Amino acid sequence: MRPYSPGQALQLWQRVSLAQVRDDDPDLTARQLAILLTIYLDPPPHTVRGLANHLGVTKPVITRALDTMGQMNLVSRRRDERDRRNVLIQRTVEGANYLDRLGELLASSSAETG
Amino acid sequence: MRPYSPGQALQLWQRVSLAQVRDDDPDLTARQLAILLTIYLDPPPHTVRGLANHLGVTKPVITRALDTMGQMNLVSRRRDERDRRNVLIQRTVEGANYLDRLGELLASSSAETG
DNA sequence: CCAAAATAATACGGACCCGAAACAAAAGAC
DNA sequence: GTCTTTTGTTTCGGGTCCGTATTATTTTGG
Repeated sequence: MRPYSPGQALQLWQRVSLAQVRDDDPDLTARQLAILLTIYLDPPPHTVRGLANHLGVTKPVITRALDTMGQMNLVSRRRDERDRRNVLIQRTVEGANYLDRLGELLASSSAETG
Repeated sequence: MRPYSPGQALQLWQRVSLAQVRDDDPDLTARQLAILLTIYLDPPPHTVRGLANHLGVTKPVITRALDTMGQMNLVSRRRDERDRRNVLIQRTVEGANYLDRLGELLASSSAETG
């Protein structure tokens, strides 16, 4: 993997930001996106507490983000039956599709950059 | 420039999102960041109307974003003396530094990815 | 059992952003 | 000089997010 120069990286970032802003899909906040990427790229299980520690934010931030992204069907929640205090966050088909599209957008933008 | 695969690109995106969330700087919204990148990467002059057209958003969105980023000293505004209806958006030292840091973060994250 | 700890969700007050509409200032048309 | 157009800002009502503190549920430890 050849790294990008800072200038190339900023151009890539600009392309992706513009594409995200221009489409009609509702924008996820930086925190929501970081949570979503962690759920889909890091190995499970994922809990509210674990995500809060991972991101360095408070637990209500995670709960609220899961509420919002759950309404969008990007993630789902289930009680942990082994320890019913925990909530296990799970992936969904829609969430996987969302990240697939984001990955394609990033890859195509990186191909155009430079 | 060798393009990224979708999977590599998502990993890069995750690294950057996590770094942005974990630091204490206030997060810019997707729109604010798109505006800031356009101001610094596209050739001037930049006006409210021009930015609104470029991003596909309404003018108040630009005005409010400039208010917020102006308070952060990331951009500044000046009247166009040739046509005093226009406002010319200008770069600042702080804004240039902010994007330099973002570019370095992106470049170093891309170097670690894969 | 019962008290203490751990986990997640909710309540609350405040801040910011949004879109649509109204407004103010300047330039252009005639 | 006046009417119209253009440009940017402000206002308004509504929505989302935030951090802190509180609540509810479950587990743990004695």
